[in-house]
Amino acid sequence: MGVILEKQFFLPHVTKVAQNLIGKRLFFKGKEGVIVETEAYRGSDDLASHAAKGRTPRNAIMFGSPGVAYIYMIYGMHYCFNIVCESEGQPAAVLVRGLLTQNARIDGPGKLCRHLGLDLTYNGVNLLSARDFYLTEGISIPDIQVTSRIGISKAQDKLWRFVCPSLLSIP
DNA sequence: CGCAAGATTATT
DNA sequence: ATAATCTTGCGA
Repeated sequence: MGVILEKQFFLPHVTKVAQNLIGKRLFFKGKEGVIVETEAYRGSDDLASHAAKGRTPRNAIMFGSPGVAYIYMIYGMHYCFNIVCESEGQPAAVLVRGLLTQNARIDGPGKLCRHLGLDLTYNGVNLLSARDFYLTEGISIPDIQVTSRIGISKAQDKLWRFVCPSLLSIP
C-alpha cells in the first residue's frame, strides 16, 4: 500500500504538479493504474483553459480546493478527469490522459474515464478524503517528455503536456 | 433563444 | 479526414 498523496502535493504550480503526477498510482473503486500522461491547465494565463475567461458554473470546481476531481463531459460522449491544483481561488487543474494498468495501457482522457467508470457523479469529489478514489506514491520515472497539449486550438505554444516515454513503449 | 465550439474517439 | 453527439457559454 502506497502513501496517499495529500494536499501539499497539489499546491505547487499546476505545471509542476502535472509532471509530478507521472508515475503516481490512481485508485478508483477497485481499479487502479499508473499515470503516464498528463496536461496542465490554468486560468487567467492560459487561453486553452476552461477558466481562461473567468468563473462559470461548469468550471467553478477549478477555482476550489486542490485535490478535488474536476470531471466534465466533452463532445457529448466522453468524460475528462482532472485534479484541481494550487491554492483556492486560483483556477488550475491537471488533465489525466494516460494510465498503465495490469492488462492495458489506456491512452486518452475519454477512454480513461470509460475504463475506470468515472462520470459526472464524481465531479467535485475530494481525492484527499474519499474512501475509494485517491492517489498514492507510485514508481519513480527517470524520463519525462514535455510537449504541447493535444486537441486544443489555442495556446499551442505552451509545453504543458507530460508523458513517460519508457512506460508508453511497453508492448 | 439560437448557435458555434469543444482538454475526444472510432472509423474511412 | 470526418462523423458521432450534446452541453456550455455567449451574443442578440
